[in-house]
Amino acid sequence: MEPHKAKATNIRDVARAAGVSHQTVSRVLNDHPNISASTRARVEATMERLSYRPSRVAQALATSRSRTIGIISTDNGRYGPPKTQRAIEAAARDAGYFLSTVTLASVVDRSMQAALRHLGDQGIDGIVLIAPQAAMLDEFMKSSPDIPYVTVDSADRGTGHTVAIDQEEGARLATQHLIDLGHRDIVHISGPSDWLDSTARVRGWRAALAGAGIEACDPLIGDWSPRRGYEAGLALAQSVDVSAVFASNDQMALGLLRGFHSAGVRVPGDVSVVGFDDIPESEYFWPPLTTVRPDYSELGRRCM
Amino acid sequence: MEPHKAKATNIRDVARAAGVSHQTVSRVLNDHPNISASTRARVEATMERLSYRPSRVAQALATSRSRTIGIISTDNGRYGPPKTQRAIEAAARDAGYFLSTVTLASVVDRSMQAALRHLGDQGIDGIVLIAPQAAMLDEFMKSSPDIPYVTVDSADRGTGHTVAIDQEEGARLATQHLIDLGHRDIVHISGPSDWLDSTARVRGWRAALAGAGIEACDPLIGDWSPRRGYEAGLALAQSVDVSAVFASNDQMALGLLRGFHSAGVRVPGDVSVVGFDDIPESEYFWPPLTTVRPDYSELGRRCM
DNA sequence: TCAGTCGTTGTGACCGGTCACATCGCTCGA
DNA sequence: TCGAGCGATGTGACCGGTCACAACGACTGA
Repeated sequence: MEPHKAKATNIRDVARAAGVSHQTVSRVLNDHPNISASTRARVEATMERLSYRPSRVAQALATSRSRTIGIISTDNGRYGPPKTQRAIEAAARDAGYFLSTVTLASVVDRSMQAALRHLGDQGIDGIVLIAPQAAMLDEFMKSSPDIPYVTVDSADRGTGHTVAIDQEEGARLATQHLIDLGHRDIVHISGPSDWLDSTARVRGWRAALAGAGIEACDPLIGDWSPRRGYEAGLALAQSVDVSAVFASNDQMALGLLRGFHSAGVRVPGDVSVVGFDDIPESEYFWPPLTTVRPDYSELGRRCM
Repeated sequence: MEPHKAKATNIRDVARAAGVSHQTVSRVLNDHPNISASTRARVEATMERLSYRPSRVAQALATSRSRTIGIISTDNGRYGPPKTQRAIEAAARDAGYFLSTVTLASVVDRSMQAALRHLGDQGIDGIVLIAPQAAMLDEFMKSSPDIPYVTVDSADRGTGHTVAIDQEEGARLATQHLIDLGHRDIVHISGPSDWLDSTARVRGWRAALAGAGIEACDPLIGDWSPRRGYEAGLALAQSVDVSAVFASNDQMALGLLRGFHSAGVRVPGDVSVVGFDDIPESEYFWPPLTTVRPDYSELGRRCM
């Protein structure tokens, strides 16, 4: 019957079958305005009948726009970054874009350049960089990409192409919550200082304290790990003038709870603890703290 | 100086500059055997000088092979699936493949078909399906893809194109570990029964018990969540004849520990608990259980 | 010495779309 | 009534590679 080599139907096959020129088919494909309704209907019917699928590859070659965006992220995000990535993927796909993901193993110079080269090879239309750490953002900027890009980070510098969850505001609200409960001695356990999310949360915490006229001591610098939270819990248990703790992520808050518990400090009786991220596990351990959910579809649109 | 419209140098530019035909340049590009060393060197030097980058898009159009593979996964994997995905991404990239990711929000019929269509549009060379749930695998098979694929799952059916972490063996070893410690009443808290990983672990647990001549009772069916683990802990605390528990993931094991603790049962004094997955948090809570790390680069190679 | 073979290189078509421009009716206003 | 103007459609080149085949010179063997 059919030739055994199942060659996909192309635009000229459709044109021939519909009795028009290949250009007319192309016009139908691109919703060109000046096409009579009857021809359009006929061509569309023919496309349907031959189950024609336009080749994105050929389109990309002819237009030099691939309708593909690249996402660069790292492996070391605990909770927020992966979630962000998923949201962007969905938004891009909904916007009719394809996406190519590169997950960096480290923030080292070479791997970033390799990633950019990899994406560049592909004829990417744009790049989304998920940069939870300052070093990564620096590395990216240093490579001075010549294609459109958007960075997702919490840096406060006005780089222009930035979309972010407002970590600072979230942290401020969390701290304010503790203040509203009557606490004045509110310790903060931050994430690593090279993480942008971490420093943004520190800023929020500071802002809330300042707003309440409370003098802030230096935050304890953590590493996102529950172990560090545990150690902090043991240490803080010795201190009498701590009434509340705001941990920069839920994992550390979890460790903190255990630490306090081990030291015989009751939570929330003696000390109040608030975390950040709202990970699934946290729901179970203490009243969840909601996090701002940004409108990612807005981000997808801004990519264009 | 240069024309303002920075058009990328193409294969004919290189040919002209090197004084050869475009075809010769193409041969150099593809490591064709019959090229004199001198010409090859000259062409390569010219490519370097003009910083020529071959267009993957044009190559894809001409060869109808895009050197791109698609990855389909879901959002609901707690720990293992995302980790698997990262490993595959890296392996594919190392093998010189580009990759396009689609993350399904649900296992519903339509979204799977949409994903396949999306990838198909892109002219994918192959598909990797990360299917932690049986329904997803079924859905995929039902769509009967006409392109090469590999599934990553723990199903015991011989579908042929399967690569997997040996969950069953891991579970068997974990259970055996408890048996070696002298335990005989070993309860298992499994994951949801529609998860392939979960049922594989149940099989491993059963196998270990059978090997030791121990009669197995039915496993408690969990949902991966720490809450369910907690509830199980409270319930099991009432039962005197439980000496060890094997939880199908670390999150449930975590809840379990808390449950036992609340009920006054000491771990590991009264009851031994073993988890599965080796999540970062677990290291801190109890002796870690190592998980088999598969050779993903093997998987990447098998994609071809 | 000459035909045959092999290694090296060149020529033109082709992949499946889009783009620039030409062409053809048809309507409309002077 | 006729040419301008415009909507609808067709023609051929082009994007940047690869593929099939031809051409050419050097080497080989009879």
